[in-house]
Amino acid sequence: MMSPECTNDFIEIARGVCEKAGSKLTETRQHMLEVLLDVSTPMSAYELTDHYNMLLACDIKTMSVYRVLDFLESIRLVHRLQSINKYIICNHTFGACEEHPPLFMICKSCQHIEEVEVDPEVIQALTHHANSADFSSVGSQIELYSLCIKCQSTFHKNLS
Amino acid sequence: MMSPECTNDFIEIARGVCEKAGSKLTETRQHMLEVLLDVSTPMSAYELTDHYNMLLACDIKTMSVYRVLDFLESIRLVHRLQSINKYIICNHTFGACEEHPPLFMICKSCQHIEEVEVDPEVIQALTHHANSADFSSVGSQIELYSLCIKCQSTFHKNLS
DNA sequence: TAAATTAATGATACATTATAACATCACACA
DNA sequence: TGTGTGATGTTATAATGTATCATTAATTTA
Repeated sequence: MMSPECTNDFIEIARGVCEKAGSKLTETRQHMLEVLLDVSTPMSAYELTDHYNMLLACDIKTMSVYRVLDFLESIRLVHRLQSINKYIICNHTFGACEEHPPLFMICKSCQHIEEVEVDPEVIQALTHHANSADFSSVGSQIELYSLCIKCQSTFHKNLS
Repeated sequence: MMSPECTNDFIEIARGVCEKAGSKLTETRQHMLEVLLDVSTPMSAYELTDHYNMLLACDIKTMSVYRVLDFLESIRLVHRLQSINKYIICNHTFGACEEHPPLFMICKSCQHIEEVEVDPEVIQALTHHANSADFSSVGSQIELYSLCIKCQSTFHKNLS
């Protein structure tokens, strides 16, 4: 959840990103960003549909949601977490993601997410690995699918 | 695709892994391994269902396929590629995966997969990042979702 | 050996996620 | 003023994943 002023700042930055990409921040797209700013956890396209309709008292269809999310992802205003098929807003909207890919830690049990800044040397080493397999880069983001400490200890408890 | 002798060796090793885990390599499970050995690319549960039924001239349901795959994954005989929801047989069936997580490079365009051996120091660095975000480990495998060189160059061609 | 317990599988239905296809709208611009 | 293009609306359907309950097979235990 973001304060109204920050939301406005964000929207204006987003508008700039859109225009720089030769597109526009349409009403639907802006609303989707506001919805994404309003929620704290990653959400599926269907969950976002519900939230969008709840917040804006309308009846957007998932088809449109997918389209808007695809667009916002293409200009890097949102991240799509590939491992769990959910979306979150990019909290590096000031361009940082373009320089180095973010690392997302994803808990496979409770789906808690942490975004982590990665040591450039690690990126470099991974890029090297990627190159050795005939891939040009590590990709736009790195996702590690694991267990958060909380779930890890629950898991151990259940075993004993 | 694997030669018949290698397949037999593999199955015997797999049987051992099952029994070590306190379970059995049932007929269905063995057949699924044979199907996985027969195909070269990662496949979805539904594709595997079709292949299974084709190869064995039967009518297994996806529900059963999911169950068998879940089991085989739990004892680390198959990998589930989280990014694309597909399955491949573990080609480290001699226990290597338990020591260090494998890295899968996945092409987001053609879905070509390469498995890469990761420098232990990189794992260590990533584990450190994970820990700093209150995650206990990097997880059982690392997936990088990117573009292979071939698709990358096609992509560039299409832009110009 | 018979009954009871448990692991594995079969079968059906359903929930969730994603895309195809076509119609419409709105704006830019020749 | 028409015409092309990008964005959205609408409906249908494909693809993927899970819940539930019934059945079978093997193992244990009385």
